[in-house]
Amino acid sequence: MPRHVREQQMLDAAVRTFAERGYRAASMDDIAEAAGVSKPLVYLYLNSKEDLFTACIRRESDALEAAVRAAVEPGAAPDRQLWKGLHGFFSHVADHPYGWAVLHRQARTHGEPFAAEVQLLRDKLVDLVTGLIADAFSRAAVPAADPAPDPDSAADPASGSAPGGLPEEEVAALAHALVGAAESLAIRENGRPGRSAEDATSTLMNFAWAGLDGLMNGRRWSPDR
Amino acid sequence: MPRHVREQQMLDAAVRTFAERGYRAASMDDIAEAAGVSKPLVYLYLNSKEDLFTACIRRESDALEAAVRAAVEPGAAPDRQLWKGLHGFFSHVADHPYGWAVLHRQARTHGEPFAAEVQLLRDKLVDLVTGLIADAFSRAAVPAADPAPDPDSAADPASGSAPGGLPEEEVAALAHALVGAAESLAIRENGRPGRSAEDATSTLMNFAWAGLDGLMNGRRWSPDR
Amino acid sequence: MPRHVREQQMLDAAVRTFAERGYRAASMDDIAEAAGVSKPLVYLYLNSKEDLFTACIRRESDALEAAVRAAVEPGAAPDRQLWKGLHGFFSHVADHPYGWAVLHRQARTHGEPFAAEVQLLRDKLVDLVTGLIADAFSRAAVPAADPAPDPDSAADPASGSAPGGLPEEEVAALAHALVGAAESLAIRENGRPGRSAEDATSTLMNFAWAGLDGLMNGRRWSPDR
Amino acid sequence: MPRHVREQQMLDAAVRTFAERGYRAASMDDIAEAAGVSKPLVYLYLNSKEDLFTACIRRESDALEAAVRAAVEPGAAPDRQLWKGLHGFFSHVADHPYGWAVLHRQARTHGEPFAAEVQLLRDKLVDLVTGLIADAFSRAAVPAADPAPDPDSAADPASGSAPGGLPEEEVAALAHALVGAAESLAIRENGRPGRSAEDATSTLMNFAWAGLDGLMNGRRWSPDR
DNA sequence: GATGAATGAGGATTCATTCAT
DNA sequence: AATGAATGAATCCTCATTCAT
Repeated sequence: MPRHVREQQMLDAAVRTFAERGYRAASMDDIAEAAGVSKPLVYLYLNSKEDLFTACIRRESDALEAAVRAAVEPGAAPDRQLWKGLHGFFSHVADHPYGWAVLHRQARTHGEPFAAEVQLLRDKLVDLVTGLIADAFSRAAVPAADPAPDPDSAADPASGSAPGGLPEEEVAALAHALVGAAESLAIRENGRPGRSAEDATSTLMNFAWAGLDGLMNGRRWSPDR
Repeated sequence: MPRHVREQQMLDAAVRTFAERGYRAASMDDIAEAAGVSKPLVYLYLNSKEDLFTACIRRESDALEAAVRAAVEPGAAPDRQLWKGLHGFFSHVADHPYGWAVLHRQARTHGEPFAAEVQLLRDKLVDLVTGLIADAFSRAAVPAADPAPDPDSAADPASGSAPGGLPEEEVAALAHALVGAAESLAIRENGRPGRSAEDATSTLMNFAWAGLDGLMNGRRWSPDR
Repeated sequence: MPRHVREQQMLDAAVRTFAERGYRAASMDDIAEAAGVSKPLVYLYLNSKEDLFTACIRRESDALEAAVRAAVEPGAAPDRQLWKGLHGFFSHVADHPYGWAVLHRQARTHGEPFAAEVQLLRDKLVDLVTGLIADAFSRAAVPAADPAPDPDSAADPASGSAPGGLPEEEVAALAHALVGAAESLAIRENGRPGRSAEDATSTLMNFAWAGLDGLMNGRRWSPDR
Repeated sequence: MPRHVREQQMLDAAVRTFAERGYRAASMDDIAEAAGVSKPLVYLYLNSKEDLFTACIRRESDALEAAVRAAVEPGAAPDRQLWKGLHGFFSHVADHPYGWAVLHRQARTHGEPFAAEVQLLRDKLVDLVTGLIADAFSRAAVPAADPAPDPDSAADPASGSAPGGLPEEEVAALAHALVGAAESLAIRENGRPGRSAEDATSTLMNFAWAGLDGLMNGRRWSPDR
């Protein structure tokens, strides 16, 4: 059997085993057995447990990122893009529960160099969301005066604040909160019967977009309100 | 030295060691040394590594729950209660990074029976938030002048529905998303200079409350909008 | 059983096992079994195979050096000192065949950091022999003119040549050759029935001292003689 | 590429790898890679690691023996023959450091059947030297004007004795000592700048021949001298 | 209340070796 | 003549856990 095929088999088995047992508790014996090969072959192709885990993380990370990127419609309105992206995220996660478990639970729990690897993915997703939010703010801020806003100026780095009046820092925090909410929902909805990726997307969009919409229209909440 | 004091020392050492090294990588030797006692004593007081970890989770879980409960003002308006509760959460997490790491990262990553233990905490917090949201909806529902809600909306009377017209399932999902967002922010803001627990709370409240407020007033988002 | 005693047992077993099987071929299992303890205990007390081997080398090295030093009679004539020293060497080696095998065969064959450890011992022995040879030369060189030679001036470092007319470099080479001859004989005589340490000493002294004596009296050999 | 050439390439690579890494630490993978061929080919030509190592030892052993034999001048005087032989030895060793390392360090350290293989070589060299010494003794004995040798001397006719009056056993021991000294010097002089094979030979001849010459003339050393 | 001494079990990693092509 | 693919068997090392004191 050609090397490349075997390697994918091994990665499949490893992702599943790491997801089910955890990085430390999963033994190379377990993985080799799950892959239907002998342990030395795993080492021959993937070097070490650390390298194997890293390879798993990278494969799943790339797949998830690709799924989300493939889902968004670049030219569409920000909310539609967000909706599409979230839907892509929830769908992919629902279809790849082991991969998601590896990324979300295992990789982040077992220190460097694994955490850094997922952080990369998270940063990409957060950036994507940040861009969408900033874009939405900028459109909301100048509804009439500028019918064709320059897409490059969605977030003005010079002032440190997005056109909509929110400081960049807070936009990033919002994106973080949104991604966190999505991750949390992804876990919850995963094993839940009768809840589809659409439901999760819908719930989160209602939660998030209504909130963002409120902010865009100046509805802020303050403790002493 | 009285037993109870020694036990707390051990738990302190264990929480820190588990947080820093991870459940599997932390050895009983490490923990005993960090606690300044001999290994047999750890076993005498805490039985096994599993029991020790469970004890850590429970202590930290109870402490976090108590902090949140102590923070809310029972009689106040729902939004004020939420704000207070979130602030209590962010403050406690900032003050107990090891405990938070154990609860958020370690306990959920290493399978049963630990995951169940945190799930308990999470359920309590979600219940609390669910209650607040439901409360807010019911208050909003009374004065609101919309006696005939859109039949297409999720407010389907067939399933159990919260007073505000949203199905219980969705309310719980919202609470989950909120807790997830809070956790995500807690991690992000924790090591960030110049961002206090207040800032995190404020960002999240703006994000969440405006959203919830929107939902309460029937502003729903749909893909084909 | 107290730690120190156990440690010596382990070293005994290790020296023997390393000598019989070789450093790489001797497994920690073998050694633990030979010592009558479990493997973890060996690791607890001696850290690693490398550390264990180093400890063996050091113990045997120190013992051999002590045996040789204890054998020489500091005040005696150089030839008598050499004889005593060689006898001490051959006796000790005959009594500690495993230790000698570890030092001579194993330690020098398995690279750093082990080789350096034996080199230290060898340097000490070569120095000792060098001193004796130089001393003998200086006495031979001035048989009458200086009945009480300054013992410190046995080898004059300023000129780079010993009083007897031989360059230091060659004296060192002679010492090396002598030590090498002794080592070689030690191996041969070890398993040979009917050859005692005295025989080996005697043979080597006849070989070496007559030769040195010849050199001292100016009998040099040259290819074109 | 013809088989014989490939085989030599493999042996070259193997000798070097064994010398550098040691017998056990050198893996067949290392060797195959160093030889620029695939592992199965090594097995096809050389059967097993043991056979490969034995082949290395034999090749190097034969080469060294041939070098020494080629160096001696059969008809010359014993001392000149010894000088030539030693020079041949030192030269060859200097030119083939890896081969020498394999013979001197590795082969003798890793038990049977390898040790026996070098022992064969050593025996041949010792025989050669023994012959020379015996020859020299017999020549010395004839012209020497000492028809009544000291009865206390080792020249005991009860055991087999060489012509010169020394027991065979002692002559062999002397030869051993000489070979050991040569080996020791070979190691020391090898990496030493400014010391040629000639220097080593000269030092050793001075050391050994004067000694042997002394013995031949009845100059024995005794402890109570 | 506290510990020094000790171990059974298991896990990562490597290696000599073979087979089908 | 030559190799990519594959493995059984060790080997080093660690860890949770227990006893005798």
